[in-house]
Amino acid sequence: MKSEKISELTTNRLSVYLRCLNLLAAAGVKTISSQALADQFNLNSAQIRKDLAYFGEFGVRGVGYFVESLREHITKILGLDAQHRVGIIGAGNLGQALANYNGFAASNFNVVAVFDNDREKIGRSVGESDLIIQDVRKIARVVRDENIDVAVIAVPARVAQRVLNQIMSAGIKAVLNFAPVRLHARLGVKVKTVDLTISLESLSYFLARPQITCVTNPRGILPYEEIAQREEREL
Amino acid sequence: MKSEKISELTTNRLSVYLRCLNLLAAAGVKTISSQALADQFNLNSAQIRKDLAYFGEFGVRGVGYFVESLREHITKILGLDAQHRVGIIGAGNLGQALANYNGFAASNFNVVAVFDNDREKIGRSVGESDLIIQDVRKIARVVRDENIDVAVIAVPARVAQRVLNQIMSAGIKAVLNFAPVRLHARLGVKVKTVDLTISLESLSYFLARPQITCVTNPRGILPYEEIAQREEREL
DNA sequence: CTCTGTGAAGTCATTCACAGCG
DNA sequence: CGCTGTGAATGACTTCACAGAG
Repeated sequence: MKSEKISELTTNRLSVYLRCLNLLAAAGVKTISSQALADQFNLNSAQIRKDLAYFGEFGVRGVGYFVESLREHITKILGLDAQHRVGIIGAGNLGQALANYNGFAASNFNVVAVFDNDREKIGRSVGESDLIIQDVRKIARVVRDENIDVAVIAVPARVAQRVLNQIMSAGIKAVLNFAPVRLHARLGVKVKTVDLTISLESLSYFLARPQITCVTNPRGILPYEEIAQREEREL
Repeated sequence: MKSEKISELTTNRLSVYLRCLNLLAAAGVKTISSQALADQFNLNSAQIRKDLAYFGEFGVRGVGYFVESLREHITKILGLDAQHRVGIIGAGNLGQALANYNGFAASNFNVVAVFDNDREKIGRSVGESDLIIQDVRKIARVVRDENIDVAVIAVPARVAQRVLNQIMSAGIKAVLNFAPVRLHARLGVKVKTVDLTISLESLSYFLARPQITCVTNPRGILPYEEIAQREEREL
């Protein structure tokens, strides 16, 4: 156990490990070695041991890690034992989709408010949920009354910085930003940007290159694992 | 100009530069130095010069870069001069929101098809658009007929790998995945995953330890800067 | 003997610093 | 001069490899 600064790459991997451990626990698996865990996501086992060692000595030599116990440790490390209350700013397509997104709840995040500045939208409910779209000018009060600690920015790029400023004034310290701009945050405020434009353009770059990968794969088809091609009904 | 392998970190930054250059061009700015560009996103100017130098010598010593010319170069490098045709698999909240998302068009991506396996949804249109939700079993034919070259996976995690397998069989080489799982792709297929769970849990980690707020982000996201706190009305 | 925890080595990315062109 | 392009230096992250615990 050390008290260095932890890289975000490490904490991101902890999320991945946790997800896997939850599945293993549900499947009744009791212990798992770093090697077995690493095989699940083609990672190096030393990486996993190092990531975990930043936070304590959770393993047992000769055995591995106890699934249930490690699961609890990582949950606590990531702060997922506490509830988080989320406010979404921007009730456009994306904002409303996120308000109904189930993935939040799985990590103990509850969407408790949705805001917009469009008079047409204010007062309406979000999809089939019982969330009512509120006036964005009331953010500060709602943040206080509802104990919101996480904000999601789902507004057009040109107004995202202004929205962030308001959110920061309201005392919010953690922000998930979907607007494709680099936002300037005050110290002590964490902004995590999900930039779909960059992701798309990265795919475009890939498509624009003649595939070097085929050189290593002369026979054309060589999957990492056998691909079942049966018709699939379920989505 | 070299012909090394280019890191994805570099191409991601090219997207950022391009966005900025588009704004500069619209504002009538003719030239810009790497330093001035770097200031826009608190990056190091040498980084920008290096990123660009991988692809050619675009600058003029003593002057900087010509905005319009550099804009065209990067557009071409990223393959954004060619149209891309996108199919979205999964017409849930997220899939439908993405189908209506304007950000695609800005990068020359056109959403031309949306698929689902739910009989209730098939045949209906997506929001107010003229896209009709199609049966997921027809993916292969639609991909061919519509010349789709990019797929978006917006289905639950447990079926994402099966969907990817179908997509790959249909010959698609570039995939944007929103399901929170690590997918196994065949060689020559690029999968870019946007994992909201990881982003959220990373915020949770941050909130769980206010004392480490000053930790610098490893791979260059934003530092501090004074923030205007004026009340803002507009969203 | 197995598997963790960890220093040391290796790999990759960013920043420095300066020669040299316009 | 000012600013690019780039080798050399630094820093960050990953992997190796092994001592030592169980």
